[in-house]
Amino acid sequence: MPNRRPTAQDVAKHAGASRSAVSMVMNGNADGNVSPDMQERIRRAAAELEYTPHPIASGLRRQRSRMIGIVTDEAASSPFAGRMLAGASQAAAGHGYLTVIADAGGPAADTTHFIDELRRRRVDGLILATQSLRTIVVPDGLRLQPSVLANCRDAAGTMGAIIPDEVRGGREATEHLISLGHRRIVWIGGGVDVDARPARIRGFQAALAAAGLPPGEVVEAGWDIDDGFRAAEALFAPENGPRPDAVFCASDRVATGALLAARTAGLDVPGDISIMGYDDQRHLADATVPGLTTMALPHEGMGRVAAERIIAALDSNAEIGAETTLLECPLVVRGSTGPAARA
Amino acid sequence: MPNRRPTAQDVAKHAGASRSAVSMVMNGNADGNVSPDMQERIRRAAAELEYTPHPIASGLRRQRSRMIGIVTDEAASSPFAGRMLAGASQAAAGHGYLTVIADAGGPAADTTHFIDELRRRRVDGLILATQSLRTIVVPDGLRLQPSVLANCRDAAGTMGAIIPDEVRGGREATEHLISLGHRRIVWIGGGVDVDARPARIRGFQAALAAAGLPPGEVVEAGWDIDDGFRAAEALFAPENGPRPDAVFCASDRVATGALLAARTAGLDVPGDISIMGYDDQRHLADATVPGLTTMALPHEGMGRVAAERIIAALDSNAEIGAETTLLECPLVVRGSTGPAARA
DNA sequence: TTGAAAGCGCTAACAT
DNA sequence: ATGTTAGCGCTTTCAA
Repeated sequence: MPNRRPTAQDVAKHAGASRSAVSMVMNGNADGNVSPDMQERIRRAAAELEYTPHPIASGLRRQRSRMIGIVTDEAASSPFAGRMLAGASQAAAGHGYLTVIADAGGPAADTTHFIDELRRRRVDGLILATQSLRTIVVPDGLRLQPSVLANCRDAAGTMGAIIPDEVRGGREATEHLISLGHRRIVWIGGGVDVDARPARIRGFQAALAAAGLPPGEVVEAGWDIDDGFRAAEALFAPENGPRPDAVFCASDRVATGALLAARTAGLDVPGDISIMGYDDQRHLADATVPGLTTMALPHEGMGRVAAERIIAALDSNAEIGAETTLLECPLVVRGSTGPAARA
Repeated sequence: MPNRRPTAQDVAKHAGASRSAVSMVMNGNADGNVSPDMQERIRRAAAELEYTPHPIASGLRRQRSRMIGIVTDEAASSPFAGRMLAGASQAAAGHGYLTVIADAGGPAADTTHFIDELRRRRVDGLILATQSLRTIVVPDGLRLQPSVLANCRDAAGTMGAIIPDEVRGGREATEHLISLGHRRIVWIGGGVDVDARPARIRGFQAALAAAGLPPGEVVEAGWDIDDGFRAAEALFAPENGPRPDAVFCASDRVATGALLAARTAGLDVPGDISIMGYDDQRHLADATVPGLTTMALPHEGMGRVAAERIIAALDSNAEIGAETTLLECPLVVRGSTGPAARA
């Protein structure tokens, strides 16, 4: 049933060549070692038999598995996990690498065990990915072979990392709003416990300043739908003074709440007010009406770039470097933002 | 730098035994072949040298990779993908298997190529997982080694599958509502294009009938937040007659809309009305206030059971069977449902 | 230019 | 009860 596959030996016999000639041809090391017509015959024989080299055997010989391991802390609970894994998997596949995953299953779960297991399995490189952006103490095992961090940074600063450029994201989101003619933009939401918030607000204020506008108002609130609803409800109440032209929300959840508060207050979005989210959370940002304009967290990109960086190092036998790569958060324009109403 | 690891040879020398003795001890085949004290010495030597067998070498010899491949259609865009992969990864790890993933990257992308690639890599078994519940034509490659489907079923009915028991989910959700004293329960939402909807509604009506209640009203609407908002808004309007005791929503998104419609209408949830969701979509069902009571789609379970089923077949050398396993959708009680208000 | 030989590290059948 | 041997399928060095 495990239909016996042809080996290099079979191909060699079929083509009237030696096993080593087959090996060289399959690996592109044949020029200058095997005559052109022999190469051609081998290639034809391989095609005919549907021969494809046995990766385990070649891995054993080369001491390379062509596998990249990905260790995650609690991917299970994150709606974004799939995107990261898909990004890494696709990038890796493009270079003939496979991605193997190990989900540690909880925030507290120590990833060390899984890192060791993956190393035992002889992965060529390792990605340690966290669910939320933060700074971590890197387990020793990671330093023993090419590795990078995704969505987190090394407390010691000695390990390469790929993280979203939240400051730039905050700035560009604000620029989008400004370019639509909005002047009075209010920030809503985001508890103080998460690293991303201050960065986004920094970008927000920077854009405002660069446009010669006064610092933006920042309304404290949580990260969830209801937090956004409440904060926006208060903001839109006539007795609380003139309403803003636009609100920039700490997350898509907050923005969803704001969206519904606007509707409740009889405001048209984006006719009367523009609402901007952050995260591009699937099945949320694209599920509201109008859809949320938002800054996408580059999860797919983090996976892709992490894989590419490791593979580049592997394939060129170079060190991987300790730089932190900041990835742009792409602006996703849906329906919740539009031109300012007043002249 | 790839710090040379000890081999079975080293352990044998260290313990004064033969390579094969070491192999037997490490694989638990030693009893009756190696003397107890020798076994002990070998074990100690292995521990001392931190020896751990080389999986690639043993894989080559045994013609087993101890890897399970997972092919997904468009996991990237699904907020649920991570849970399935985590479930599979954890279950596999528990049996000494590794999960390798290949994301085909799109709905249309043909998974055949990825199945072949994984087979080339000699995975021992394969899981084909889809993002949304549906019936598919199984690629030939899948039939060539132990495989199961997750979240989809085989059009030909000859391949094992793990899918959520949506009928039971609909029934149990309704029973929960009935047990709280609700009598007039209305279904909201869910376009006709998705397989899950009719199943859930069937369960809904079955529970009602079993309790001796009249068939429930079904309100057409889409799957998204705004669909729920609009449908619930109409439902709660006084001019449309007495309002229901509870609404059962086709998805958490619809329920989120209903929740906000209730608030807008001045209704207390769950004091005045109970709202039930479906999916347990993270960062949504747990992000509203009150949190949504919902039926969780068993993504983690599908991953886990799929992996376990394959591994069981692999480890016992048995056929995998064509049965479809229906997985319970667990009831997740949060704050949006409560006892009926009236006596 | 070609082919033979030596392993990579392990396991399983075999002989002792 | 122990040790020896022959590969798994491949790559690479070395000799022809």
